[in-house]
Amino acid sequence: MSFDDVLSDRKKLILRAIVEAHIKLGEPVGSKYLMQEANIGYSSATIRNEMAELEELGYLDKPHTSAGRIPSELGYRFYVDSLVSQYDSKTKEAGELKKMLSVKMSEIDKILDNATKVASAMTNYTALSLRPRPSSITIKKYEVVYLDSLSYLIIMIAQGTESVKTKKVSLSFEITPEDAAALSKVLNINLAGVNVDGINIHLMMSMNTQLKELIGSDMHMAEELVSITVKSIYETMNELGSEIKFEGVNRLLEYPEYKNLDKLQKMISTIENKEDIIRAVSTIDQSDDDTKIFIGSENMVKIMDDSTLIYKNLKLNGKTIGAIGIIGPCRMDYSKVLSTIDQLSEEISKLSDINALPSAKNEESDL
Amino acid sequence: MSFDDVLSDRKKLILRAIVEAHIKLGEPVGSKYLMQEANIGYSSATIRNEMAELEELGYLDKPHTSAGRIPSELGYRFYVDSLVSQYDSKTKEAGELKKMLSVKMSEIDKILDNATKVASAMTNYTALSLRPRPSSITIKKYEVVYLDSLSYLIIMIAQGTESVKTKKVSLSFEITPEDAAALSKVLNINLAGVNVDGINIHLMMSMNTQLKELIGSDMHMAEELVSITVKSIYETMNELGSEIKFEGVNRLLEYPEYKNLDKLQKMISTIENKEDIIRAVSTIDQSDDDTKIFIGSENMVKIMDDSTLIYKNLKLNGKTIGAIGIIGPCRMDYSKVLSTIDQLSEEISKLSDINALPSAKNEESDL
DNA sequence: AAAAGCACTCCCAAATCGGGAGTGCTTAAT
DNA sequence: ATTAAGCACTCCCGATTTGGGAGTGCTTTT
Repeated sequence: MSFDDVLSDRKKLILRAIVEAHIKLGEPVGSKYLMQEANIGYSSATIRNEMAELEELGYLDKPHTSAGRIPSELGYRFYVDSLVSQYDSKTKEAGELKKMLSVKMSEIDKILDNATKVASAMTNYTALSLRPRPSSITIKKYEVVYLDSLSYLIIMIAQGTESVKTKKVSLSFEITPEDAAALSKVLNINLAGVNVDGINIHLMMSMNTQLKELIGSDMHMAEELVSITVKSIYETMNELGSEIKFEGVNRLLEYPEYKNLDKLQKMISTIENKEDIIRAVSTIDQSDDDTKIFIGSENMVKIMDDSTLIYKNLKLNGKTIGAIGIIGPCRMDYSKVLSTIDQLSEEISKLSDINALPSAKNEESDL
Repeated sequence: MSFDDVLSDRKKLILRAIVEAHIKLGEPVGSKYLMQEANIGYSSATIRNEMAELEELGYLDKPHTSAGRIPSELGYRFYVDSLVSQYDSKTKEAGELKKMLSVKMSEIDKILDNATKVASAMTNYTALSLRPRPSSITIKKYEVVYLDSLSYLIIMIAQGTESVKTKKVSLSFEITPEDAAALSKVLNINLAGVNVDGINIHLMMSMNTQLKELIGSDMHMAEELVSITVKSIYETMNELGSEIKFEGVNRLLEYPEYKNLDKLQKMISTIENKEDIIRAVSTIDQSDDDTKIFIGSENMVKIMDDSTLIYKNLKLNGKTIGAIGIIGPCRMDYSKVLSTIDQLSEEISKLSDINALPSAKNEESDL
């Protein structure tokens, strides 16, 4: 390396420390910082002298007189070259990476991916798609917490991920703490370890009977209680089992409402969290065919004030395979977005002749 | 619609005009603007009165006392509902949309897509991939413009897209304007309509001979001239035929160097233009196996000062199928990025046992 | 040669200021 | 009675000013 000839060991030490500090902090680094935080065994004045020389040699830049130094391009080059010379491909994480690379997509995923891309490209807003996979989710344990005579909380612990979800249920009739305890018992007996496909009319009827015996109430109340509870559980399974993907997030940048970096940040982190949006979107009835429009805070995540979500279920062979949506500022081009989403769902439903579903089933299982 | 009951026709007219103006402009709209630009046949004062009432009814908001009005969520809701009621899925553009939906990806594209996603996810920077398809490009017409005795310009007009590319060539020996004209003739005779696969040693030899006859120079100069010119043409075909895809552009937002909206904008538009980056990256020799690191303006697009591009060709079955890269701030985590890219290229080269290439060839043709 | 001391530079964030756009209300006109 | 005109008032927003602080360069000391 030609750098060896030019720089003293101490200069190299300092230069490397500066590059590393700057990589870490993203700010100009000063002599004092180097003395205290990096382990350079010299005073700030000495470091300053070296820095001045390194600057003269072209390895450092100064944003202005009284700022610290930042590496020049040559400085980075020195750092990278010295890194490369000592560097050999670490193999840790290689397994994870290999796994990520080999993930195969189901046909349905491909269709949804493609549709999302097209939607984003056509409208120039951010598009999203939701893929429900509730079958992969089972609840390990239920807990029903009595809140007051008209409401209770269902706490659900998912199998595997150990993630905990709670759902509040409000009633139009009164219950007692004992009723809640009984409900809890019935849920754990009948629904623990059961996935969404296992919840059928037989199971619900036997739950009704069990609950009625436990609390001694009339059959109607037991039925009501079971039905409303199972509905909440069903929703939760949908939420837990849903995947969401976004496309064209960067398009947000084009709109002045997201020019404010704060708002943009919030929006992006909301999108990246996904949970909030999944929750917002999962509450929509899967059999619902209409295009839904959520304007501003109407029904959505709090942070997404002054943004609109337009959203529609997609059907293939009469079955809902997922949903597609557009997110943008409230003042979006509604007619464009609405017609794009409608056409997309139309075109996708026409794909029914492809034999997508069987092959999708197969591949889903190896996820 | 419940709105029919509450709002007079004039209010509806004004409200709709406000929503549309705001959608168009993205700014609060004032009474004067409505009078002049929208075709409301009333004075600004009258409009102001109506606006005040619309605000009271909850259809409009005011960012502050002396700004214009913006639609409230209810205002948007009114607009959207009235839009939906008059709205029927327009079928124009449906054809285009259908086409976009049915685009199939080749196996190689899938591999690159996947690798790009993984690279971005692992490093948390923006990743890109380049797919060379020079075979799809032919040049319709060449023009050689003599600049001075040591340099000339090749102007190339691509078949189909009609896009025009120019390339400046500098020489180590002297030529005359007549030489340039002769070269131009030879190029058009031999290379017009020829794609990159058609440029072979026979063709070049006959070009050498033709050129020598035309300019009466020694064979060595003719060879040199042809060789250097063809190399430029080759590069241009590569540029024209290259596709580039990005992944994780939004990750840029996390780094303070792009907190400056100006820089972010520039970066994003550079990325979206693609041309600059394709040019930067296409000049790399396709047979080069090393990881390339461009720091700052070292070799890159001007706008991308203080950004680094790390870049490597990907091989499958010994053949370069494309390339993958990472873009981020100069102060990026080099060791992480380098090791990720190396591992990725490693893993991909190990995929050789899949019979990707034949099926890829087939699907490429229907793009 | 390395460290200490000190004046100097220059950014940056907070505070200040003035112009301008738009409103609300009162009054005049049709 | 509805519409338009006139005018004072509000409040944002960009430009300008200002003071503190971090960091340097240079001189002096050890």
